[in-house]
Amino acid sequence: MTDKKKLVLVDGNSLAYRAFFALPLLSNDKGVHTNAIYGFAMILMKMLEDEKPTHMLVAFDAGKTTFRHETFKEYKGGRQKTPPELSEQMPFIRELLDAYQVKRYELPQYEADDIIGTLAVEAEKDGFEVKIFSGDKDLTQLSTDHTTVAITKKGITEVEYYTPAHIEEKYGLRPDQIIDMKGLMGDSSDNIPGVPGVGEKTAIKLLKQFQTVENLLEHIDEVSGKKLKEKLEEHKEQAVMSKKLATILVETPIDVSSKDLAYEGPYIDQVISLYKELGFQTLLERLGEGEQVEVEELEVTKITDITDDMLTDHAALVVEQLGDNYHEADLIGFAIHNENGAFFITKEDALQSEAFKLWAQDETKKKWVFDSKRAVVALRWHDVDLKGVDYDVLLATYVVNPQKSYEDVASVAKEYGLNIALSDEKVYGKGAKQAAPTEDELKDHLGRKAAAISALHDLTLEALEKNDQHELYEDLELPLALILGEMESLGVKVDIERLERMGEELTKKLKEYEETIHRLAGETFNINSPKQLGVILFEKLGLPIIKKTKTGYSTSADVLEKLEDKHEIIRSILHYRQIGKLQSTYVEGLMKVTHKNTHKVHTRFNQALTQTGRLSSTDPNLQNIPIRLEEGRKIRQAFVPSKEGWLMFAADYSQIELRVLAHISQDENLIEAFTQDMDIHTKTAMDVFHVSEEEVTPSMRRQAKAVNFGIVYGISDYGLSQNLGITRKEAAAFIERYLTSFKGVKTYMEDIVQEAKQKGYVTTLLKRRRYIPDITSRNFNIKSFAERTAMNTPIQGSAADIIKKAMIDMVQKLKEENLQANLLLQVHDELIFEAPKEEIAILEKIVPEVMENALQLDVPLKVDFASGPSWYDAK
DNA sequence: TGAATCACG
DNA sequence: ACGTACGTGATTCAG
Repeated sequence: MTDKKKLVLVDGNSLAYRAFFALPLLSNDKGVHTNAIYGFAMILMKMLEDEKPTHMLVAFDAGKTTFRHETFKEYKGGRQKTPPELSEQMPFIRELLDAYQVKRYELPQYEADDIIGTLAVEAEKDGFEVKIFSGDKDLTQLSTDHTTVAITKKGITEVEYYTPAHIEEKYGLRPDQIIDMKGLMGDSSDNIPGVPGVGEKTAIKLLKQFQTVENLLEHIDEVSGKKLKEKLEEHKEQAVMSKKLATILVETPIDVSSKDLAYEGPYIDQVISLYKELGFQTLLERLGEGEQVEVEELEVTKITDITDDMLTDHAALVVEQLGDNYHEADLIGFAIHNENGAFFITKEDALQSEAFKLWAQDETKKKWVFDSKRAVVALRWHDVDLKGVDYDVLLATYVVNPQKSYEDVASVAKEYGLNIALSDEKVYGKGAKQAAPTEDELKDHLGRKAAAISALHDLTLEALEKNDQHELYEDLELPLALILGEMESLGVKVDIERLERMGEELTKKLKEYEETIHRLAGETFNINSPKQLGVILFEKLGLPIIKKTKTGYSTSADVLEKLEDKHEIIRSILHYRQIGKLQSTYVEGLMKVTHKNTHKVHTRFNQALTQTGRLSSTDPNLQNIPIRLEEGRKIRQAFVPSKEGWLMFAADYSQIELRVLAHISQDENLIEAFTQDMDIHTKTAMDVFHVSEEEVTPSMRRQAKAVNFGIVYGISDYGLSQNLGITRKEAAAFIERYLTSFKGVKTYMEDIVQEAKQKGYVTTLLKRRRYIPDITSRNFNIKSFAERTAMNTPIQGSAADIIKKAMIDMVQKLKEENLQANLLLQVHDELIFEAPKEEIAILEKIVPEVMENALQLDVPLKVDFASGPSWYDAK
């Protein structure tokens, strides 16, 4: 039996629009915009792969006027003109389709929809399976048992499939009622009026009762609600006309037939040459035609006898390892590039060369690297103390734009228009297949990377100057990298025996909870599988469904807490999850990464990752060790000083983000509150609830605290309502009252959003930048998210600036005072040290002093501290 | 490999 | 009408 015939129909204009707006305005080296072409090509390739059509056609709109304008001359009125940046791309999209041998069609006076509708109906009669692709939900009216309508969702290659069943589930309507819905609610993008005051909800409600617009209008008197009745009566004709406008014509006088649309596959040469012309490397690779990147000529010399002409001042240095974790990855070679050329040195030759080691340790011989922390730490594990690191490509590019994540030298070089080095992935492979290449390949690769670092030096420093960020890079990030490297190398001592004991206890508890849960469920299942758990809770036990996820029922803690008094199994599940997390992530996870001999863990702080300027910590993550719940907090008992007679010392900023907000917003009320060192949540409660200090109840303070969190995150009534479990209206009222009391904050929130719109980015106190292109998005969600980002980033980012500065000052101070104390960790607003008992009293004086004076704000900074025999006790 | 969940500030 | 609180990383399941 032959496969069924399958026709794919595409709304060309709609998808081109989608692609254009979904992607940033890319352009190729000739200055031609390519984002819509690129997006269209991606969708096209995906459609062909996924659907494997036997027949295919892309329909386009022709001209400005259509037969619909006879009905309503304002049809599609008020619509913005197609941006010229998009228009100029349309010819290429047609060329692309021709290269793929996909038929395309347009017809004067008709829209793409009508062509598609007509062909879909015809094809279905002829026994085709039909798939329609568009970005316009109107097309869903064409859905039948044999015609599926795929509408693009966020992103461009993600689609939602509308079958009659899906439409029923989503709207409770039949596909043919979609036009009735449009008739009632209208469509602002097409300027279809509908009935004023009727939105989607009302339209669906009416159609469930009356089926069609016509039937509804005949029975207006049966409609509940006086206002609604009047509106319907008044706009009767408009509703009928709107329905007519929204109706896709299935009898368009086209001169093609589905039989003519056989898809024969692409002219691959044409596709390749078009992609090459447009510079679509990624798509070429997907075609299996990825060009070998041609790198510039470069002679790399292998050196066995290291001489002084290699060991110069201002030399680019590559310290190469195979693997991410530089604490344990093997060194595989070195390269140096300077005015005398590019040189490769094997690991053995370098580490055995006194000349090389002396040079590496010579502070006066400046080195340029990519990822200074990695180079320094990696060499330190081989007892080489790398000094004189003067330039770091990774940090420079991170400061210029934290959005870009560069995994290697080649990716940065490419961004700056250089084609000197190959990517690490190309040379080493990735994942399990990662392996060292031949020595000759390695020689070339490392030499090229070193040459790229040299070439990038001036370019990136220029970019920093241009942004007025040279100071941030040179005086903050670069020195901090070395400090972080020392902290990582030093590591934190872990009390393994203690961890083991906790593990045994947790395992026992876990077993008990597991048995209880299985008994209460009446069967055994995997509690760790949200899918299986969902079936047990919501199907077998019939508990109410509170929230759904993309894939099924949500079983998250906030959902379970709402079900707590409905069934005793819930409490056990919550406990099981809590204990399970402690066991797997903190006890087992921590033991796995603790070094067997030294009993230390060596985290890696990622200094070039977060969008706000914070650090992150991995392998293990020591920035998320439990503290909020007592059972978890006990994990901290396992973090202990590395030497006998020493203690842990922790110091944290109190309310640093709100203090930063007070400073940058210059809100008088907030500044006053912090100047007088008031309890900020109590103060907020007093102002929001209009009560005196004595009248503030714990509940009021709790709510005020949530409001303060909301303010820092970029407030939204919805978010606050979720957090407090109140209605959106109530949340909105809280926010309103807050902003009335703190007018300066209100002005800041408004101004910062404006600034982001105007400049395209926001900045922190130390001129760190975050670009926020989405702030101009027409999509409500994306735009709202961008606005919150604009509000939050200067706050979170400035707090990050402050503590980074404090770390530099602190290490300097420890050195000046000749103290043995070590800085071990940073957890966003706190610093953790270990120190001899005798030094604790000194730390209690100097740590708060240094931290509080890291940066001068218009409000005082406040630091709390504590010490004890373990991290747990330093509270 | 992505989604869900949960740990932290 | 829309339907998310900001910033991270690790573990587990399931396709």
